[in-house]
Amino acid sequence: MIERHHLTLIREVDRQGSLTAAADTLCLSQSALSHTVRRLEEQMGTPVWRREGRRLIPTQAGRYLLSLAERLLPQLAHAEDVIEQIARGQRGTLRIGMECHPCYQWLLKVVDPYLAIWPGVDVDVRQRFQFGGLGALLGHEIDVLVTPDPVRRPGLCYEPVFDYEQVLVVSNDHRLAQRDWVTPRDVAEETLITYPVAMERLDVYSQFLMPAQRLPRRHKTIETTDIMLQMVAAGRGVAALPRWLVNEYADRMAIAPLSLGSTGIQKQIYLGVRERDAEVDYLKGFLALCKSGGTQ
Amino acid sequence: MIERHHLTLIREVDRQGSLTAAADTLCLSQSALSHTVRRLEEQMGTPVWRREGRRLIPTQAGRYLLSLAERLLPQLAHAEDVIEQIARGQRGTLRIGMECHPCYQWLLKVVDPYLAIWPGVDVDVRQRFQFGGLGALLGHEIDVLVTPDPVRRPGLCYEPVFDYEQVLVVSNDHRLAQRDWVTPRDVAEETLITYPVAMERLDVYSQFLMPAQRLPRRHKTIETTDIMLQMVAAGRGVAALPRWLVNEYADRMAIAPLSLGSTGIQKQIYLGVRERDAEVDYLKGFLALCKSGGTQ
DNA sequence: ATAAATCATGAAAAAATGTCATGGAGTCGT
DNA sequence: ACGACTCCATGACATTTTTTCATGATTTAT
Repeated sequence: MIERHHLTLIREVDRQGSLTAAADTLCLSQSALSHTVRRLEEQMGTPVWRREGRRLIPTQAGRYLLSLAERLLPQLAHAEDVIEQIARGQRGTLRIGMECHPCYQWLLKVVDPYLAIWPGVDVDVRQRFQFGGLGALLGHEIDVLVTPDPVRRPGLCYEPVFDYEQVLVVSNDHRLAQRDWVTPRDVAEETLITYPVAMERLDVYSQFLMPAQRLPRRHKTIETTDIMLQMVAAGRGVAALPRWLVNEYADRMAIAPLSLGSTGIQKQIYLGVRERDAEVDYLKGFLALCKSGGTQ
Repeated sequence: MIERHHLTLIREVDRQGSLTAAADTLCLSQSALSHTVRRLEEQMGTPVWRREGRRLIPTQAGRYLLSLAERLLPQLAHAEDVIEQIARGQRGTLRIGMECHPCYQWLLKVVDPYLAIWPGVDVDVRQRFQFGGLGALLGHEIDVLVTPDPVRRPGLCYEPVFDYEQVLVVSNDHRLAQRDWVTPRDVAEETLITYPVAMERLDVYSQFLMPAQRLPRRHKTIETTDIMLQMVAAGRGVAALPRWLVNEYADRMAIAPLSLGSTGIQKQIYLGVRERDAEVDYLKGFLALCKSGGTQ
């Protein structure tokens, strides 16, 4: 077995030019190195150096091991740096899980300043979970769950970080465009465009259409927000999105937001974390940043 | 210090899901693993796993080490394969040294099939040596010396691999072109073109002109065989080359080979190797291929 | 030729790694 | 809810590995 120690040794002998000098640098006796080298050579079945007089000249195998050492040892050294930083709580990977598309739009605005404040922390955003976002959080697949739907579980805690209203988006010259709010019956005559996710996870359905026992005339799914809104602007359908998101597009596109029902659908985005992670500083930092609004 | 052993262990625990199972796979006692883990964690200052009930859940550090393990361990495993092949003489770099230009032409025909038979072996051809080809061989600068001049030394052995006749090449419409062989006096009236090497290494001189105390009318040097023969074909001079080499060009160029003297100059190419390398598989393979003629 | 430096080696000491025995704690099935 | 089972932790002890010390053989430099 080629051990790290062997590689260290081989590299040092190459640098110092002799066993004795290398032993010195490594704070070992010359004898120790000699023994170790002999064991390694016996084990591998091939010498690492050819002994020419009292000089050591690398063999095939020696040259190969040397290149291996030059490649792997720095990686190990770096790994130790990283571990040390992790040990001091200054570094890690913040794995954020998301279940809703609007969350993603919001998250984008938060991640940027976060990366600036925590230069030692990487952010990883994941969106597909075998056992759902909750399962991913409990299973340590992610560290934070961004969700509009805080399912309480022992060991977990949620923090609301963002309020928004879910609205209907229609083209500016749509027959409903001048209205302030719409009824389920209004929507039932439209083509509804949504992200491609299960119906129960769409608020228009679960909180608006289903209670009134209505369905849209047609239902299309589109992956991306931009295309979705282009379709809406072209009068090819209506969509349900957060009001703030619609407003961002409104100056570039001929679209208008309408409340769903007279009171509108009020939503919140929550961050869920494991209670045990409460002391992880870069996670706390993320929660704090989110609550403060991210961009301020 | 993160050792290979630690990475192996971490990877196995991840694969098996428990210390006990990993210990089993690694042929160690559960206790041994537990001890090692504790030592590692103490040393790093951070746990690798968080103990949740009796389950082990990787921490930041643990996940990082795991990814490190998945990256480095395969490289080490591969390195061991390579070393084993080197040890068995099935892999390495065959450093071939050459002293004569015709040798090079011949070598090209041998190297190609050799590379096909020994996929693990790289071939490196060297032509300039500070202390001559012999010195390079003795000084382990090269592994094989291709030479027409086998200088015996203790520790070295030579094998003849190729016989050829050194001939004079003249243009088809040269005044000598109809002759079977030429005398030193004939050549003394010509412009002789040779490779740019010391005179004593040119057989036309050492074995033909010098013994007869003749010199050519003029002496030009040219690096490449192609240009040399174009010059000859154009009637701008004569050259001395192996007969087989001239024959290869003869169908494309207006040139003719003539023996040097009534009996011709008979030459052999030898391969010189260090006796100690006799067991190296890929070297033996090279010698065998050369003796068999290479292309058959 | 002599001195200094280098690597190899055997024996012994020191350190590390491993095993055994055991205990506590979570998990599962009834 | 209880017992059987499984899993991890730990201390004492054993084994293995690594290191040192003392020394020798050989090469290089003066």
